Order: sequence, then structure tokens, then C-alpha cells
Amino acid sequence: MTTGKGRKDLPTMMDVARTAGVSKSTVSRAFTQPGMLGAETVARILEIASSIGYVPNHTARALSTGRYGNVALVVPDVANPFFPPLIRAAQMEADRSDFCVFLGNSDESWRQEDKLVDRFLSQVEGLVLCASRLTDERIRAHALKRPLVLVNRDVPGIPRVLIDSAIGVHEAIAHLAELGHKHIVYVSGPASSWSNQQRRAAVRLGARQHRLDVSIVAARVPSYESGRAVVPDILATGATAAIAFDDLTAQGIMTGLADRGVSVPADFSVVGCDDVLGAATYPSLTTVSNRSDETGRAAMSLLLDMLGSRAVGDARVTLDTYLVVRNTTAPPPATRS
Amino acid sequence: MTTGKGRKDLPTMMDVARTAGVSKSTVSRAFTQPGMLGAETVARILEIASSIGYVPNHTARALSTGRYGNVALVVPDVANPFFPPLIRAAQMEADRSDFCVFLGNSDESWRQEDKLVDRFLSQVEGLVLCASRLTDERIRAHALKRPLVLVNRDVPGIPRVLIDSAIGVHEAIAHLAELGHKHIVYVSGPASSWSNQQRRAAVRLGARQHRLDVSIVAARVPSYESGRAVVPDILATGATAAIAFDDLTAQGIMTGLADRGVSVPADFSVVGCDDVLGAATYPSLTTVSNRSDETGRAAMSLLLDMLGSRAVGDARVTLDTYLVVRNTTAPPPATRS
DNA sequence: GATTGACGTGCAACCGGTTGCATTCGATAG
DNA sequence: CTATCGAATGCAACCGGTTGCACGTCAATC
Repeated sequence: MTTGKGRKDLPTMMDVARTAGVSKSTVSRAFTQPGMLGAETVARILEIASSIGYVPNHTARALSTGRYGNVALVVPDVANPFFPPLIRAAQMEADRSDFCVFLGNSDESWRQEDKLVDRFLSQVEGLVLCASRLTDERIRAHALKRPLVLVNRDVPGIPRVLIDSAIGVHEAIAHLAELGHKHIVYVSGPASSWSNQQRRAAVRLGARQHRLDVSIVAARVPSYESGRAVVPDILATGATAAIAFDDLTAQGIMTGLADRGVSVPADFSVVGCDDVLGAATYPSLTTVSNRSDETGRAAMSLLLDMLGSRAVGDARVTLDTYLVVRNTTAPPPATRS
Repeated sequence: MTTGKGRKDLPTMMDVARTAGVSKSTVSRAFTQPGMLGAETVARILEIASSIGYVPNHTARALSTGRYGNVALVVPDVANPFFPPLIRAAQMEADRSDFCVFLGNSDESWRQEDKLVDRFLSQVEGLVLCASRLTDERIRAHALKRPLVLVNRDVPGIPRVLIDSAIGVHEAIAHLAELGHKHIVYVSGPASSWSNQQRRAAVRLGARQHRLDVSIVAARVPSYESGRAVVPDILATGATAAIAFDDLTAQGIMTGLADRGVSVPADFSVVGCDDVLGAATYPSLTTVSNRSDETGRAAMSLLLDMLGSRAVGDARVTLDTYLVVRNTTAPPPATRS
């Protein structure tokens, strides 16, 4: 009655061999090098195998060949909407090559991440670390043991895939400048984030080129709440438009503005980053889109290339971003009428 | 220069044994049954081990013990916002017991799901299948080989964790009735979905109890777009409030209503399901919340219990839902002064 | 002083595959 | 008729651990 247990006794290669009247080796070869065997032998073995529900044991195979057929993917927070599309794409890419993927959630902690990597090391052929919290040193140490690909983390010598926000941010600034804005504000994310640093720099540069004033307001963590919380600071700058570190922050800002009777985009323009919300906000959010799915796919693909012994050298893939104009940007109030 | 390769040669147990001047077995025991060895022997071995960077090989251990230390988690779509919190919670729960988790994305296809399960079988101790697309028969077959827990899928005899929307939906209806609504509409999701069937039934029952008229409008797939698309149908029913299959659909409906100049909640009330958007919409969405994270935790916990040989019998865990009132519900226009 | 037992450790088989090498056998060549 | 060769298959070692059992040592017991 109990449903527990029932494990272990999966049929083994010996079971197949015995009922087929051949040796273990032959069964093995029937699966791995059918060409080496007689055609009808192979057919018979496969037939028997599937009839008794035999599936080669991944673990045993891995032990003897060293080819685990597994890879690991580690992210800081599965629930952060930026990651699911990335995870999904990486997943499917690995699947195309019949790899199984371990998922690790570092919970924003380098200790946890280090623990996970160690746990994974002995059963994967390679790993992808997203926005890793580890030190360069630890990353290099791990990369010595197994092929490693980084996402949004730039460590020279380690293959990495980076989302280059510069282009999209420049487009956003050009867009705002064209609408007539003269003073904008960048609402920054975590100081330690590579992406944040890059975006802030891009805003500064872009603003200079378009002769816009730029203020910086710090939202400690990237979230809806913190976006909502910094609205007073934003309004205090006198700016007429904001570029937020990410969409969640932008959305919080929109709510905060609405609470104060500031209408978007009539009175104030808002631009997000990451495009994780699609057109789902109201008004729908103008944002810098970055194809996080493509990022995941590229990283996994790069890793698989390394596993295929195709040397990738000091790969540094960057992915472009682009502005998606929706309905939260408009000319500043002063320009009207 | 190339960063590829560098795999394999992780230090082995023999390496440690050799430099420690002991046998393989002793090293093994130093890790698994330290109490059986001399205290200083253990200390020395562990010291040497960490100094040469030795970590026990998960795969080899699994092969000889049959305890893989891995579990698999399969979902139809990682990118569906309902799943990430669930995945995250299941992840962390497994981690507490030092289990690694494989993530599988069935891509809404039973073939893909079946393939993944077979791939996982030989390297996991058990698996959690979320909203499985497999037939009862296949599920039972797999459950024979490895402990299996289902989420939002009700197969008698197989342990399962189900989100019971009934309570939350009833609360929602009571809430709408109290506000003075007389005619509501349920915007349904996929016909094949267990959750959808349950929610629709709950709406029907609740409406009867509160003597409300209820119409059903079908949104084929649960998405922002389809929600937006069915707005004309919704308005055609003459209802003054809608309960949507999920939050994405609800959000699409809100946008569709706004496009037509129908103001929420002044002219029309909207209630979502799943609470995946938090308070991030504007106006913030009243919704039936369901703690998908707790669902993931419970399912993984149940699986681990089974692995611990604690028989769980024909477990059928149901999780309650509850209404979260935010700003998309208000009295119907007619009721107002 | 011999017996007993606890303790610490080594030996070797085993988990379920893979693979280099040896073996068998029929066919073709000489 | 025999030497040769290639195709098909078996043997056994190995991957890196785990674990039942045997062995040796030393102290407590009679």
C-alpha cells in the first residue's frame, strides 16, 4: 500500500546480457558502438532491453568514462524574474545535446555558491555561473578543475557572456533627449553589481553627449518596494525623467509617482531595464531589453563547445541591448503647449 | 592560454591514502564513519585531504551505495512566473538535506517530460513532477522505479501536493458579493488544467451560495495577451466583476479595459489568481494567493521523507489559498450614489 | 600466562557500466 | 590444404568509492 521505497532494482546490463545469452560487453556495445556488432545481435539486444525496461545507468557510465553528461547552472536567485528565461534557455540548449542540468540557487551568498559548486564538481562536466558572488580567486580555482562559463561577471581568462547595456542605455538617453528632456535621473541598483556599474557609466556618458543634466539616486536593492521608496528623492532632483536599474524598480517608481499624483508619462517619464515585465504594466513600460534567454543559450552553448574540446580561448561574448519604446515616455511637461 | 579542458584529474581517495600512508578504506571511513577510526588518524587524513583539494566523488559514491544524493524537479515551463518561487523553495529544501537537484523543463510536452524522467531516473533517488503532462499510466510506471511526488496533479496512490483554490475563490466571491456585485464572470484557463477545473467549479459553487449570476469566458491560454483579447467578451456579459484564471490573464484584462476607457476598480472589478505579481500592477491587483513557494517546499519535503524510508502512504497534501485584497475591487457603478 | 574482546586498520569484492586485448570462426588468398 | 585476415564477441581490468570480514595489537579478565 505504501508508495515509498521501490527504488534500486532497476534492470542492469547483466540482466539483459543473461536473457540475450551474450556478455555484458556486447550489451554495452549494442548501445555505444552498434556498428561493431552483428546487425541482428544489436536488434535482439535492444529489443530485449526495452522489453524489460532497461535504461543504461547514467552514473555507472559516468564513472568509467568520465563523461558525466551533466552540467550545473548556478544563479543568485531563481525567483528574480531576470533569471527564469535565462534558465529555461540554458536548459533547452543543454537538452539538445542530451545533457542534464543541475540548478543551484546561491541565495546571493558566496558561501552557499561555493558549497554548491563543490557539490556539483564531482558529477558535472562543466558549469555556468550567473552573476557569481565568488571572488575572482575562487572562480579561477574552480575553473582549473572543470570548464566554467560566467554570465555577467568579467574575469579575464575565464570564458564569459556579458550583457552590454551601453547601447540600449544610449538609445534610451537619445530617446529622452529627443523628446525634449533636459534633466534625467538614474536610479541605481546594487553597488556591487557589474551590470549596475556598467549602466551607471553608460548613463553618465550618454548624458554628457546629449548635454543633459544627470542625477543619481540610489535604490539599495532592486525591487518594487525600493523603487517606490525613492520617489521623493527622485522628485527632489527636479528631473523630468528617470532611468531605473531594472524593471521592478521602475515599476515601483511608477506606483510611487501615481501615489503623489504625478502622472506617467504626461508629467514624468520612466525607463526600465531588463524588459522582464513585457508590456504588462500600465502604462506599458519603456525599457532597455536584453534577451536574457539568449544570454542563457549562449553561455550554455559556449560551455558545450568547451566540452567538445573545441578550444574557446579567452572567450568574451557580449550581447547587445536595445530600447523598446512603449508608453511611459513622453515630452516633459514644460515642452507642451 | 586556452581555458578549455583541465578536467578529469581531480585528486582521488587513493591520492590521499598514499600521502597519508593508509589504505583507501581508511580514507573512506574518515569521511563516512569517523567514529570508527583513531581520532588523530581522522584528523590527519582530513587535513591532508583538504590540503590537496580532495572532495569525495559524488558519482562513485552513488554507484556503490545506491544513494545518489540527487533529486529531480520537472516543470512544464520554468519561465511561467508561477514556478520560479516553487523551484526556489524546493531547491532550498533539498539543499538543507545536502541533495542536488536536477531541473527539467518539459516544455508542456509529455514526450519531453518522459524523456527527461528516463534520463534522470538512473541518477536520482526520487523526483517531483509539477503539473505533469504524462498519463496516469506513465506516472504510475515511473513511480514504480523511484519515489515520486506530484504537484497539482491528482493520481490516487501517488503522493501529491495540491493547491486548493476553493477557499480563496470563495473568499473572493464573498468579497465581491459584499461589495454589491450581482453578476460576475470567470475567465477560464486551459481546459486540461487541474487547477482551472477546480477554480471554475469553486466559482460556480460560490456564486450559487451568494446568489450571483455567473458567466464563463474562455481564454485559451493563460497569458497577458489572451486576457486582453477576451475583454470584449467579458463586457458583453454585462457582469461588473471578473475572476481570472491567473494573474497574467487578469493583468491583460486590466489593460484591455483601460483601452476601452473602462476604469478599474471604479467601473469594473478584477480579481486574479496565483499572486505572482505581488503589488506590482497599477492599480495593485486583488488576487487569490497560494504560496507556491510553500508548495515546492512541501513537495520536496514529502519526497525526502519518502527517501528517509519514512513511509508516507497515499499522501495527499492540500494547501490553502486566501484572498489578498488590494485595489482592483470596489462596489459596482450602479451601487454608487 | 593464556583467553577474550574491543579497537583500529587493511583486504578484496562489489556497484554498473566501458574498453583494450585476446579469442574464435568463417572466408579468402596462396 | 593451410596461412591469413577481418568480423563478432568474450575476458578482465578499471573508474572511485563503500563495506563485510579478517587480522593484529593491546589491555582487561580469570
